Amino acid sequence: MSSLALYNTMTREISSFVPLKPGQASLYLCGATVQGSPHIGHIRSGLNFDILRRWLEKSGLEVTFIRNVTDIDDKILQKAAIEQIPWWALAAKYEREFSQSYAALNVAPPTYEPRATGHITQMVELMTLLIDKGLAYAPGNADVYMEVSKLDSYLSLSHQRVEDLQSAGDGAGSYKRSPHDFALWKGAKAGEPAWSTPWGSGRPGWHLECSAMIHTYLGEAFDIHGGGLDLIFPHHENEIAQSQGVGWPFANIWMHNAWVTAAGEKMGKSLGNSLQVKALLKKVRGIELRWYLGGAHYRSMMEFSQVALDDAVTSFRRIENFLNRSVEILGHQLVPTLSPDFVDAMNNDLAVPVVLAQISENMRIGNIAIAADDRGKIESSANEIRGALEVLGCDPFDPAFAKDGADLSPALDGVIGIALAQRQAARDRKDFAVSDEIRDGLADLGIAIEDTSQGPRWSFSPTEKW
RNA sequence: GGUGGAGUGGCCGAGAGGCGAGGCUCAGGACUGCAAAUCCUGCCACACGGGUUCAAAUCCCGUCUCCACCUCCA
Repeated sequence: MSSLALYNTMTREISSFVPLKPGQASLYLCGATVQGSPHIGHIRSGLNFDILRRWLEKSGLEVTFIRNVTDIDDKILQKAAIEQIPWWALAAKYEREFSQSYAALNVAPPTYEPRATGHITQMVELMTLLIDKGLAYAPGNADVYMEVSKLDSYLSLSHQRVEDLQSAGDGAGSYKRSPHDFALWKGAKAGEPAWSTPWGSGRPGWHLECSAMIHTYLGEAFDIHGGGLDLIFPHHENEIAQSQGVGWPFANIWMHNAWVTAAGEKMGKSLGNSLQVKALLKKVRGIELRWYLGGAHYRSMMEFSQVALDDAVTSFRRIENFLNRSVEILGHQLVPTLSPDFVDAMNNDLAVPVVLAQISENMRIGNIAIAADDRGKIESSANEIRGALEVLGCDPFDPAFAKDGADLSPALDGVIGIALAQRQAARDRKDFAVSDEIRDGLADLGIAIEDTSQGPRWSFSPTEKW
């Protein structure tokens, strides 16, 4: 039996995961700055860490998972001005969109989801500690800066040297003692939202927020800190500087997810809105989008393409179809089961692509078992597939993916049954024109008919989406 | 300039010294009244040039191309 090993950006190797507190795991993921609609790149990050969280829980650990919301930021202020609504209204609007997107993809809500603006007090306390230790300074204009040269170590995560960094571009007139110093607190300009501090009124810098919230919810030391690759520098380096500066051990393991790219480039506003979650959900179901986004290894770049998404949808529907048939044949719901191979794959730094191969192989075995009417093998294959899908968050029987509204299946089943009886009568008298007419008519309504050795069965057919 | 990542079959996407992951597509076959579904078979790939080795997609050296970060970023 293997045990979980994860890649740590700090050490740049895969090493065994040993929780700080036996039986527990504490995770912090840098969440969204709610200044726009979520695109699939944002959601991939939440999704990758949702799979990690599910696996930790499945492994028997009690998980505390924090994902924050950055609800105050330069861009939020800019966009609020453009949309002519208060900054907090803009933040709330997009926070809700993020929540809806996470929910549509079955990304479970974190244990706690703190907003930056709710933790100003803790941020001021942290700044006070840093100033008292001589690591930060307030130049008198209501800004507060971290003095990078006073730190024992800096840039240990990105393995860079301060002198190799390109200049920050802070020209003359800056209040910074060094261009590499970073803002803990930004003094307010006229008309901007502000909170008062001993050094003047202003708002928090992005890095300070995470350090303060982590300390509030997870304490001085915790197991895993996650985020996108681009956060390594400066964001995570600066979190380390702030938190370790006051003596907190901070994160034990650093994990970073890779991008979703489009046209070979990092996703950005210039690519338009087509890759927003809400746009894609008009074309594919949430579970299908999740299957696609979650299928690549979290540390691999993903090049988005419609063809690849369509492929993923096709393969997922085959699996779904197999599970549905298995339930029909067995006459009872499947019991999610973990195979030893699956456990080994997940323990190896979440080797999801290997799991996908296992699912395919298991499905082949299961389909052969259906043809041979071997109920034992059908059940073991289907149970293991459902067990794997559950951890991946793609269990088709998960109520999270249930359709809204009344369940019409029994009525539909009856109505379609009548049509199928008519068709069978036509087939019995070899009147294939009529039988095909019935089948085609149902197909036009999105109902696919298959003739199996156990008789005809119906299902909702894939429709052309693009 | 500094720090990292990547180049795998028609497409997507794993692996990381030796038995050609898997998916999608396509072609052929079995089954079928015909379809669909399913199964079987085929399409034997690792940017380029050297090297190490009995053996290299995997290790080493060099080259080319692409991407990311370097104070807005998932």
